[in-house]
Amino acid sequence: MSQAPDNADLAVFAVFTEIGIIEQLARTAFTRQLPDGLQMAHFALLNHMVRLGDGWTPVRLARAFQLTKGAISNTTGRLEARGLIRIEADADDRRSKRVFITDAGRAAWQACIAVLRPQLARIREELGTEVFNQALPALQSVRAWLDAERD
Amino acid sequence: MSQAPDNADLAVFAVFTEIGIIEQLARTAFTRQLPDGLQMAHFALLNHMVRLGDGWTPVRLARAFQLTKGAISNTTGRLEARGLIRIEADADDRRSKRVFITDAGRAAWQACIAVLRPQLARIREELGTEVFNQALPALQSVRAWLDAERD
DNA sequence: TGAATTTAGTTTAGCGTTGAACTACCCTGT
DNA sequence: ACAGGGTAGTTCAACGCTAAACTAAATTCA
Repeated sequence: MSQAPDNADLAVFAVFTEIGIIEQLARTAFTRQLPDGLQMAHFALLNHMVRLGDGWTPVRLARAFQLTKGAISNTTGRLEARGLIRIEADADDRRSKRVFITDAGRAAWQACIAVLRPQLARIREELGTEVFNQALPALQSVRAWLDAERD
Repeated sequence: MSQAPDNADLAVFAVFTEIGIIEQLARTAFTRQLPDGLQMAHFALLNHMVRLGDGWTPVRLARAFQLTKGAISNTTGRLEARGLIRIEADADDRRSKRVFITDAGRAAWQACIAVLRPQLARIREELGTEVFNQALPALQSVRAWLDAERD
């Protein structure tokens, strides 16, 4: 009778609903703490370069973050304008560019970490580690599936 | 030495990272299927009215979806322009309005369901129900905590 | 009663994002 | 050698969202 996605798909639908709300609440809460009007997208890129190394091309970064080229172009443009990254032309492939983090970028990353770390620690303490260990593998498989599905 | 959110907070950070990517991949994948350029925010509001009844005030809807009043104002404006909802003045409280779904809105909701349902079913079949049953309670507790924390 | 405060809703600027169109460049195959 | 197709990056319009400022109406309280 009902055409609603109830029954077996209810849990699936509920998971995506929760994910949507959490993403939004978490992003605005975290962003509000970041220094100097930095956005989560900015921190994400800086963090990526600190942890995995810099010198990547924009298109490789786009694939790593599952974003369009335009989104990366926007973020790198803003970070470069702030002097937090440096963008060099690639001598081998003149279509390409290479993205490097600057000293100011590392400092900004540390400032972000300094405010994010206590937040994460507080969440972990109040909610417990088990909650996150329980959710993580499930989320990873959902992410991997969506990623593979995305043509 | 390292100031990165590693160690115990790694799982917490990873969960939020996965949530961010899943939200984005899922939203664009679902949205691409929706009829007539409808957005997920539009479907979410229609779905809410179908399942929980209409006649809510915008501010109550904003609280239910954890959105700002401006976001709801935007969505209701667009849905009303499409004729999918009807907005009435509240006689008792002349600051307030009431939001009702129209027949066209119900039809649009059914059209959304018709394309979303097979998608959800396919995800459930390929990933298994356990994954979602495992993640759901954890996500709900994270959401509830963030919600309570949001002053 | 009347003033101060709270609440409902709108509007605007600014952010990140997608999708599509576009330029510049590389590479393959004939 | 050169044309065709693929790739790297930018730009633009449109979307949803937040935050803040604003109007109008209700409520509280002295």
